[in-house]
Amino acid sequence: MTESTPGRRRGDDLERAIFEAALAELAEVGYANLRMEAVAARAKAGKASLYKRWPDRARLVQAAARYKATEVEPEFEPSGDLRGDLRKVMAHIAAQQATPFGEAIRGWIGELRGTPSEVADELRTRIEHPRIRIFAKIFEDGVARGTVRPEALHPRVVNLAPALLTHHFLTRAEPADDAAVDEILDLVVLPLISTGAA
Amino acid sequence: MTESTPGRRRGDDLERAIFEAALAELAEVGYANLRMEAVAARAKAGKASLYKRWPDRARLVQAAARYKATEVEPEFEPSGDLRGDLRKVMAHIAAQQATPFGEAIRGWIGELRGTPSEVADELRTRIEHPRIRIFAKIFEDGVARGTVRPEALHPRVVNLAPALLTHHFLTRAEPADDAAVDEILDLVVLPLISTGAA
DNA sequence: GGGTTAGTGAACGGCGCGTCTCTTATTTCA
DNA sequence: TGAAATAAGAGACGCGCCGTTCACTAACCC
Repeated sequence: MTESTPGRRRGDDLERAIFEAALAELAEVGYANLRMEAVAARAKAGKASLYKRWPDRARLVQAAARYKATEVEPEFEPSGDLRGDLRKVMAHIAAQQATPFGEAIRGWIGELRGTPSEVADELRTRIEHPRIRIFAKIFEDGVARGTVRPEALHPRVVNLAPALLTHHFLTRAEPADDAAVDEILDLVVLPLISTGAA
Repeated sequence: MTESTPGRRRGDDLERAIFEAALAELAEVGYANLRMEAVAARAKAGKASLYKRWPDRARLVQAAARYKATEVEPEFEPSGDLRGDLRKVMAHIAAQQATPFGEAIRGWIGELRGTPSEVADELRTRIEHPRIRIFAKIFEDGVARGTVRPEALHPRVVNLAPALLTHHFLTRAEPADDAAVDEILDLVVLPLISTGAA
């Protein structure tokens, strides 16, 4: 029974357990109602073990989100079907917003005031970058095929779809559903980026 | 000295005082650090007077934001200069985000989880509607002049600029500056909506 | 002016914060 | 292998704020 009796965990082992507990709590009660004591209890850890690692709730949640993000980020290879590819990636982002990860972002937004802008930038970049990379790949593929205008490669445009998805999620209680994704795609993103070539 | 000795205020008088206090606190410490006791003290009111009117911090702040919004919303008449008009209205929105109003929105976002979607919709609509009305007016004017594509009148497109401004504000520590507004305008909004006619 | 309504101020129990202490498990190294 | 060092678990502590309650009083309404 080496499995069921972990004894007393330390270091990274313990850290992972705390992250999982935090994410589970996040899913259950949301960021606004997240209690350090609840996370500690769920992880069967002492509060001191939490505060030894992170100064406050915000940092713990950020760390937990980062930990989860490294597991989740997918590799994506454009298939040549521009609309299909975009739809797939957008649906993936929307789905992710329904997880504790989305709840972590909501919390991050709420506490953003007063955060030194370098810290905020660092974190935002960390979220945006992998997405931008994927969309950029799809756009570049489209440019090569002549279906996407080269001007669409500007970061502001590349980041447009994720920005609208995030806005949708933050602004409502739930992530965008398929219909919303289609609207964003057909009324905004595609008309803006495509050349008009079929 | 009828001014300096208000005596004991009641009803709407008191309510306004509480709103002003809440907005001032919001500006000073932000939503995350807003304390009901601080608002009460600042308004020289009893806590009970607050809880008699609103069940919690979130509702108080929503009410305060609504109160302020009725003062602030401008009438706007399109001048015929499409880019100039959009720029002006966008700058206005950005400026508004730097006020307690923006801080209220940040707080609203943070607590959105679990809110019944009708309530969330009602509030969101209340914010979006006046904006949509203004942008729709500008767009319609453009359509009439042949500078804007009729498809741009879809709500999703009309709401695009405000959505991106909100996203910018929520996602960073500050509202969009002039450069950011120009980028949004020249790389996203105008290319999407304009006919290509000068 | 007497009764009603509404606001003040203070006190209260409760909860979660962040710190600290005491005990115990795990690791390190003599 | 045994002792010292390190890190974790459990929980008590004081504090600040929550949301409620109560006794008192000012404002308003005939």
